[in-house]
Amino acid sequence: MITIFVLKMNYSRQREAILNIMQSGLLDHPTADLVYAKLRKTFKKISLATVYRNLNHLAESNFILKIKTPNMPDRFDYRLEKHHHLVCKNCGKTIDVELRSLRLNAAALEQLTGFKIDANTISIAGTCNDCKTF
Amino acid sequence: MITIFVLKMNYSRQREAILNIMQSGLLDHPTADLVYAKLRKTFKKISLATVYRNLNHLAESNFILKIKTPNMPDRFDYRLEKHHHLVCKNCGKTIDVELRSLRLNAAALEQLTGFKIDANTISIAGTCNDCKTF
DNA sequence: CTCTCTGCAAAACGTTTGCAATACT
DNA sequence: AGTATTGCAAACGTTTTGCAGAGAG
Repeated sequence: MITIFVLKMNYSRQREAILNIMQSGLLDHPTADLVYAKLRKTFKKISLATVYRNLNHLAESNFILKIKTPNMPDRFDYRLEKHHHLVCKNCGKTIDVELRSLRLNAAALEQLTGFKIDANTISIAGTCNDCKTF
Repeated sequence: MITIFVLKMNYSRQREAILNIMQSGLLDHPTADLVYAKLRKTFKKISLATVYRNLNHLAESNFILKIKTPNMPDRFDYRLEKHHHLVCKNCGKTIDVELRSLRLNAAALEQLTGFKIDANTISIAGTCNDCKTF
């Protein structure tokens, strides 16, 4: 299946910088706020709204992934290959996980539930190492 | 393993009504707002804060389950047996899913990732039947 | 010239909190 | 009497939106 994304997009220095930040922290899954903090070093007047708009725009155009987390700032991911996420419900820490090795049968799950499970959007909530003790 | 919950709790008519609502819609996974709407029929002056406080309190005391959903109102569940959830990332619709039958090896997942996966808190994001087309 | 993009401020959204009054035990 | 709970309003944290000006094609 091939999907073509037609979203009009001009060049912008801010967006380029955002993509660079995403690229150079492939496993970081940063929040918009963290990207914002990094950008401010270069763009003294950039606004958080711009960061959100760009991250959303890039996600809609499938340049990056938006990982929605429960009651925590969303996270963004530059990695586009099929993979999934484990999100700490306490601190939001997000790590990649390959469900292939875990034998989760997504097809069976879809058939059973009627839900469509998007390639990149399986996210499992748990409690990460740092938050186990509380 | 036995866990004892010692939370001081007085009787309150509001809380009783909330528990009744939860009990009588076992598969509904209602949001706080929906519970609030139902309560208003009986309690004309009840406030949303009270609903949230009670639902949270009941969840902390393990009378009900709090299901945090990505960028959507949280949902609450009266069913306490070990089971998990599939949450539509578009409309928030939440359904039960027994991961046993899907061979997700939670133990392996925990070992691999260092995350602790709570018995009742595995939630997988997808797109439900009604939201598939858009 | 026409969009797109930006910064700013304000709004939106779901949820929590401070407070004084009330209910429970 | 002493806590737990309530309603209200205000605050919270995250994200989106309206707008007028700047930038890109």
